[in-house]
Amino acid sequence: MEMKSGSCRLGLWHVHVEWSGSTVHHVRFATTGIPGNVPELIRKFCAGQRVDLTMLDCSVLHEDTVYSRIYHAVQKIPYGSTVTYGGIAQMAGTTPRVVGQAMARNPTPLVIPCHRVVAADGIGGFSPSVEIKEELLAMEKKGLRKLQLDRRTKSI
DNA sequence: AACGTACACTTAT
DNA sequence: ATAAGTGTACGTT
Repeated sequence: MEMKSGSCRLGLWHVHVEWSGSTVHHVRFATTGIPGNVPELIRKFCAGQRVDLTMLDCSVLHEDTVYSRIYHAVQKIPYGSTVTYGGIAQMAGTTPRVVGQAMARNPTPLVIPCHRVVAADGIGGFSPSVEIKEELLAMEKKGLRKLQLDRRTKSI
């Protein structure tokens, strides 16, 4: 499968994506864009739509390592909600600091939603900038509100 | 509210 | 081999 790359906007940042087929190999945030486009799901997500990025695949999920277990647990966090480092640690059978390591080295943020992992007493960290994390969480909260509104009007 | 320390895993030396 | 670093948590002071 041919390796593709491209970027899209996310607020003030550009999201660089490398992928082939439905497998995402790398996601990173940058201040400038690159030529090429990104998978449709990621484009929609960055535009604030409530899409499920767990449809996408990435290689770190297929390893038999502690990090891989951590990433699986993180992927289960639903859109719009958060879990603490300690919470993920419990699920993956490890300790909070290891979760921090795994998040810091997450090769595919967004696809593995490390922005939904927060500290017990605050938002926690995010590279290259916690502002991105704040923006993502705000965006998802908004997406949830919209969903609840839709449900109310349709009385589901 | 500040301080120590236990936690366990990875990467670098 | 071994130490250092880590996007923490929790108990104690």
